[in-house]
Amino acid sequence: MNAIQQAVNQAAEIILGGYRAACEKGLLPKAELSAPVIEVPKDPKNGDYASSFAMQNAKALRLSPLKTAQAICENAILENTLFSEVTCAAPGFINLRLSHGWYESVLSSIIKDGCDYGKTACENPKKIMVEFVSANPTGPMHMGNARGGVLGDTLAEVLSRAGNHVCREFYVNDAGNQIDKFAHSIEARLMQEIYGEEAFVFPEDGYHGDDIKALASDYIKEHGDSIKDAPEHERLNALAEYGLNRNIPKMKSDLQRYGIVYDNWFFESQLHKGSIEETVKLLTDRGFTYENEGALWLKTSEILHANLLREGKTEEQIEKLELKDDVLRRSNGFYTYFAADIAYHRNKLSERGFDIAINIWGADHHGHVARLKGALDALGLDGEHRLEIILMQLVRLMRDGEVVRMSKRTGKAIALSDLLDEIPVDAARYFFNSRAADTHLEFDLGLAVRQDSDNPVYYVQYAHARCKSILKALSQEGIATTPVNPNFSLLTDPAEIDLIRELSKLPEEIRLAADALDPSRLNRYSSSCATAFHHFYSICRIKEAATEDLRDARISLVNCVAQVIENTLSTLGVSAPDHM
RNA sequence: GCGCCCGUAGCUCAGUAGGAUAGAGCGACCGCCUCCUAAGCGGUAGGUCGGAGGUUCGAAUCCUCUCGGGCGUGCCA
Repeated sequence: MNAIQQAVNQAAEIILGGYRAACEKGLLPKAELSAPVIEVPKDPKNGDYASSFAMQNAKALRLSPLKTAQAICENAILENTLFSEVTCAAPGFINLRLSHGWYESVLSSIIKDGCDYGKTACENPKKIMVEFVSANPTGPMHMGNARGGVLGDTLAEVLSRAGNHVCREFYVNDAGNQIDKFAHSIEARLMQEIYGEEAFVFPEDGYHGDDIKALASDYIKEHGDSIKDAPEHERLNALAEYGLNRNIPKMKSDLQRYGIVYDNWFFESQLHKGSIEETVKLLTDRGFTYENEGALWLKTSEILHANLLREGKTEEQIEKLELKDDVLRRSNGFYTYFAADIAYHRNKLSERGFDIAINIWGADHHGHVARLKGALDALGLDGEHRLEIILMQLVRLMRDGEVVRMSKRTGKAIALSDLLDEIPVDAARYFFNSRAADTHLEFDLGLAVRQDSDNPVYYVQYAHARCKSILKALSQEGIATTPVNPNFSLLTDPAEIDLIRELSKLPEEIRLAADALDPSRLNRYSSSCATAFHHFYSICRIKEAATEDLRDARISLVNCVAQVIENTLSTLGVSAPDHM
């Protein structure tokens, strides 16, 4: 349990203890009460923690909240607790103030835990897969993939530091319709290069990007043009394979440049070796499929209908949704992407035994969430609880105040690799993690290219650099930068107390980010941590502290700040430079 | 039509298991380097929390309705 959780739990105990003691003295009536809610007051004047316990239970106690709060405060016992003061305030708040010893213990644990400060040892760790990016290997990755990559990688890190076993996976769609389209597109460019633009019609739904042209001409450079005379089937296979062998390593290296390394690359083509068929058969055996017009359908509407009724929706509400069934196997005999996706998730949850599968999808896929969960329910895999889909709103790309449309088809998308050529990885990662997944992210190209202080990542990194710089300056003067047994009780300036309070939050921030599947809150935390430090730095002198003991205590505090910022930034995949 | 997401300061956004005077950054304005990095610090101005009802001692937060923007609603992936 971390320092914050300890304090919150103890605050509740103190209040309940005060209530019980008051009851025994006959000051308060005994009643069934709701447990005290502990919160952090906005105004620090109202203490470190506060509870509306007396107001919550005013009805049950039939007493004015203020009287209840007074009785509780007068009878609460603070000896041997983390708190030094409990007071009441109108209209009935109970406010608690942490003792200085608590702050001292925070610093001790940061020093003790070092790089591990912020991590939580989970009692029942879960085996979690985070699948993200999974961009089609038919073209370059775009800004949406950039956001998804940062989100997935950071979330995986957060879950891991919250005590879970985490696997990062990229699902490679190397089979199916889009690969045919890909092959036909390369073929067309190749034929056009050999026979001229007019000689070969480019498929209407093909990929128009320049990268396809490059693949075609590179193929000719490497293998000559004899492929033009090969049977079509053979030619398309060869070109698809060539394209994938070029694109997949490129995606891998682009992501790596971005600080993202996967534990596993899972190929869709694997599933086509019997697993999809098996999964579909399983659904059929369980009575969830039927044939119509030559295709095999999943009874999605029936499955979802049952789920919705269980959730308490009325028949009328469900009627409005116009639920539809989905095709698993097309009348041409090919399985749909949906069928492959069901097989893939069965593979994750059943064959590979992950407790939870988390997917990061573009919000444009939201229509598929319910039906995939439903299909897993139909397989008895509890998709409702074991599959978590994070829908990420698309990135709105701005240039000169105008929206830039992203389109793979027209080839005008800004590629991930172009982005990294222009802005540092640290800035990109920090920026893409700055908002929760479900909000639209506006990305101004002009602003992103700028490497000045407008970028908030520098603000945080600068705090770290300042810490390291002081320590370096001190050590050059022969002053020990890791004092033995520093006397933390000397750190009593409000700026010092505020700073330590910020430092205490990291483990809880990581836990909350993991719970909410929202790593963006760590950006906000890193920033408020930096603010507390910059404020402290401008108010409290370190070298010229009043006494050597105070100086040493502050040196230790600076060490702790550097450690906490480093741990926070490393969770985000951002570097913590020693100097800037 | 139906579904999902969003609407809070000039701009970009925090804040939703209901709590005390609604916050931050940028932009604007005013201050601070003879002093450990000014990529910094301190301060001022700026709000009918899209709108209307309701629940409550108390609503940005919960419920209903409504207006505006984005996305989706394929035998595409």
